[in-house]
Amino acid sequence: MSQQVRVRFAPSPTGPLHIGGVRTALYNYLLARKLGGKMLLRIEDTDQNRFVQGAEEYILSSLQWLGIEIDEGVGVGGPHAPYRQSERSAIYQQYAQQLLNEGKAYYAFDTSEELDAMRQNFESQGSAFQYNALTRTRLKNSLTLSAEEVQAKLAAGEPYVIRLKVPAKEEIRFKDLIRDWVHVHSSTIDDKVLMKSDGLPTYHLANVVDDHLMEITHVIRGEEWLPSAPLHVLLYRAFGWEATMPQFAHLPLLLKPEGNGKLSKRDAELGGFPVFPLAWNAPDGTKAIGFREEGYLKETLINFLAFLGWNPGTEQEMFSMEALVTAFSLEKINKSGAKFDIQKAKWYNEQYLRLRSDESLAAEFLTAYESDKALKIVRLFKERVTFPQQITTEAQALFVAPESYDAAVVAAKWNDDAKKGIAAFKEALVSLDDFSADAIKHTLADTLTSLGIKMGKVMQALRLAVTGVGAGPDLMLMMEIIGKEGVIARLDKALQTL
RNA sequence: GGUCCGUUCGUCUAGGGGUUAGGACACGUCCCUUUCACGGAUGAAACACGGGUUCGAUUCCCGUACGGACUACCA
Repeated sequence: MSQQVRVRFAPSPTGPLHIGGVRTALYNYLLARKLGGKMLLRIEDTDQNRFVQGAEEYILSSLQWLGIEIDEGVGVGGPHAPYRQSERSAIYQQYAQQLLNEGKAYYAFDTSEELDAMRQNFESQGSAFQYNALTRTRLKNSLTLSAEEVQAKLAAGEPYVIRLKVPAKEEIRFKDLIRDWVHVHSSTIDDKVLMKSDGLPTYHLANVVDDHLMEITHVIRGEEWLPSAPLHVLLYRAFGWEATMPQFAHLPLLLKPEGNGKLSKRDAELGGFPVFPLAWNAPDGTKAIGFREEGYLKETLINFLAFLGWNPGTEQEMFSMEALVTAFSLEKINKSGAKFDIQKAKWYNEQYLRLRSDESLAAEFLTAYESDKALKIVRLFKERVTFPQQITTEAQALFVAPESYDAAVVAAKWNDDAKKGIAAFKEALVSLDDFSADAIKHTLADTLTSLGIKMGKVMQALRLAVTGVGAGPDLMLMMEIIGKEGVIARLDKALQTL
């Protein structure tokens, strides 16, 4: 039997889920669905200092909004529970102890202050400090201290960390599914902390132990993890799990729209666009805008994000989640970072907005109007806006008579013919019972014909009189929606004031 | 500084030893239209550089440059 694919999305609850994290989750999900595997959600909350209230709920609701379904993990449970790392301390303790017993890890008693001092010292001499095979023999740890001293320190409750004893000379190589073979020498890796002095594991230990225990087959994560991947390979080796080690795929980064570097919250504020799926309002007052609240449809975000770093190799641009599942493959993910271009996201939103039915849009955004009218309004504006809420704004404006008139249009189009035509048209409207776009149009045409004035001479002036501006959707339909009384009042006002 | 990763139009990208280097966004022009959008058509726009290998390199190899990530008892 072939092994079932199991992937995981493993965010830290340190704040709102960043858009790059959403894409990572999406790619994991797509692979799982494509290959009939399982998608896990694990919360990596081993840093108590960075824990943010509400972040976990935010992650869950973001994934839910986007339709990225979790098969196993936080929120749904499963055979490897618990899926919150803070609840798995005993497990990490046990595995750290195993490494200690086998001499593959050691206790270190150096304080942060001592290490900082050491770093400064090295730096002043132009080199970088590394806690490694070269320096560990001169530092305070269970390799340099006698067994009695170590026992005494432990018994006295002195704080300590557990570090991996990285082999001095070992070639590490692993095949990244996106970047192919990556080679690193163990001498460039330092003795990373596995267990912190607070008794919780670091990311490195926890992620390797959990991925192994949870039988993860593919680790799909951001490129920022690439440099520590060799360390993880070393860890799998130390545990004797190399044969079942998951395959790695390091995703290209999402870059700032201008210049270079990782996309950040700051770029979003500068550019006036969101980088978080949902709006974020932290208890401490931190706020950020979200794609959902800005009016981006979930289909937009999914499609847009999927195409930032991946491409099906065809010329098709529009992909539903289902279509993505079918088309997705790890091989087609690019190596280089992708700049975040909000323009493309807006275009996608326009496309998906037009794909939505008039009925659903009316029901969702125009509840203030009776359904018949709401539908007419949707048809009027659907193809002219980027975000659905703009339809609401436009609709409201429709029922407010203009306060002023566009001066340029007045100068160009408000002439005697126009005035004469509009005055006659207004009189004709008074006796018009069927106030429909069609009837209005006929009335206008007949009126102007009898006056010997061409339609084109009057249309812009009429639009100006009704709306105050020279541009907009079909005037006849607008008049129908505004209604007879409203239109006549507006014509009167324009005739009097202009 | 060190380690690792990357580099096709402004942006997202397709492609890959011989192509008019294709598409999409944005931009220009034209058409449609009562205007503005939509839509349609069309235009401008790219293989970082230098060496190899080869009959031939944008494609393969090596350098260089540039960019990025990482370099915590953070993930």
